[in-house]
Amino acid sequence: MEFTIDSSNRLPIWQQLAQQVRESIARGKLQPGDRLPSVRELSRTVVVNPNTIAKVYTELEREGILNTRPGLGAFVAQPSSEQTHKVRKERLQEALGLFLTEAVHLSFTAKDVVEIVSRQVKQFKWPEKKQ
Amino acid sequence: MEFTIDSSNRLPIWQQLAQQVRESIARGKLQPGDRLPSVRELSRTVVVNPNTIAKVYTELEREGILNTRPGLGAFVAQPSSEQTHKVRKERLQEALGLFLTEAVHLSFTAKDVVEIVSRQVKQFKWPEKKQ
Amino acid sequence: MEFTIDSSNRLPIWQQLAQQVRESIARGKLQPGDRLPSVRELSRTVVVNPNTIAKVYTELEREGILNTRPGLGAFVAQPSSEQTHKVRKERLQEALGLFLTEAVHLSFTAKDVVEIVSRQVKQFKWPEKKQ
Amino acid sequence: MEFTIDSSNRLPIWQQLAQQVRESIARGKLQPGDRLPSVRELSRTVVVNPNTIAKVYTELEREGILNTRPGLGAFVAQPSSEQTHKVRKERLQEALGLFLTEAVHLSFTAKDVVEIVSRQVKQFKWPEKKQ
DNA sequence: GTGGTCTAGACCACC
DNA sequence: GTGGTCTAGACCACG
Repeated sequence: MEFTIDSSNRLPIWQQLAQQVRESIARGKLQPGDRLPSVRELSRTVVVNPNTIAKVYTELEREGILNTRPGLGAFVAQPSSEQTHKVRKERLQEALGLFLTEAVHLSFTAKDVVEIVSRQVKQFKWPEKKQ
Repeated sequence: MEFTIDSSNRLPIWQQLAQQVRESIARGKLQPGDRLPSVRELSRTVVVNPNTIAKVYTELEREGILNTRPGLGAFVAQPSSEQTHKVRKERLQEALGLFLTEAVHLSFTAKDVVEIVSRQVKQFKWPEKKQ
Repeated sequence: MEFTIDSSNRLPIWQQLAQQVRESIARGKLQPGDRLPSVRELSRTVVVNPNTIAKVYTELEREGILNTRPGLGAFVAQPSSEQTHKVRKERLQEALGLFLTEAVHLSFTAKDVVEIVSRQVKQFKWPEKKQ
Repeated sequence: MEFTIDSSNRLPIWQQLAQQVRESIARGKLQPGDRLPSVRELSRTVVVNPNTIAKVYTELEREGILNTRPGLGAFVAQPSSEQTHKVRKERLQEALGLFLTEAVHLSFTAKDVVEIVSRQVKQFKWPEKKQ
């Protein structure tokens, strides 16, 4: 796993890193049970204070995406969704609104978008039907 | 146009409002040439500091989405994309990555997502082909 | 609201304070919309580093119990439960297991416990039926 | 007795195991005089460092819940409550506060809670009246 | 004024 | 070794 921080990005470092972990998991590059680099190790490689990395892992653990254990490290958790269908649907709609708004303002056409979505979807690791 | 602020949303108020304007334009609810409420008017209706509204308009003008003419108000600009194809593609990919990552973590399936995208796409106002 | 920290308690300061906020809300001493003391103010009154207080508020916001906004402060959120019935039931069972185990080891009788629960329940502020 | 550790649980392993012993005794699955698995045996079955198991037994002996006899093993102690009524009452109140706070935030109603407590109470093994 | 981010550095609990 | 807590202090964004 390679993590990078873009200092020109307005997003805080810890959120940039958290998003990279989320996306790596969603793409299947990180699998459930995989161990992430230790706080100290990652803090050295991306040249960031260890506390900042700890914040990333703390946040992801609260999201249920990681399990961390003192003495062992941080591990990708088994996927699960504890939220109600209603909430999940709302969140998806909101995220989709963001994406499509961006697409329109970038002057893509509906056809472009559906096409690129259909293609990119295959790059992600989706849950089994009856999880 | 109705603008609302969600106090449970972590996004700053000015970013929430800016996104609502962007999305309204993308959905065709606001058309090029339409006039937006004045800073003072909008600051009263959504009960927000006028400086915050001013910041919204400034940001959207910077993005080329609005034109503000002193004394007249703020107007929706003609759509245009000054950016290169490469930059536009990158931005879209990034936005799509965000969306699909969220979808995976919300435990939706690829089929769900393609379906919902295909449906929602129709709610937006896309540019003509050879603009 | 009075907050206290017990330095002989093994629980970290931030968790002690978080639990006091949760319980104050559950007992109706803090109502939705109420403003909590500012980070700096509370850090002075309980004589703790401001970062530690910030951690308390961050955690409670992630639990959906507080809304915090730079420039305004931290506020008690509207109650809501985004979790599925299954998860909520599991969490309740687990918490109940802890309580009853403690009660047995403290040599209370079943009758004592049911009685004290029935009495104490009235001290809390429960959601309306059809929330 | 089966002991399990939940890696998604934030509690340290030794506390998870200690709680399972406490609860097994409170439910009557372990009776006074029963012998617990040896440190080495248990450390193999739950795949945990022997030091961790030793810590569990040490803690439970400190609480007066187990008696460990070197060379023989660890045994469930006779129930006893050396504490004053006042202290016991306080501890129970505190544990109950935790439970009811959790229940409120999980959006259960007072009726739900009293009902579930009345039902679950029967699953535990309570002391005789005038012990 | 408010909360949020980040650094630096100390100390502790876990395994 | 691992992550977690807490302090001290600087700087930024929000409203």
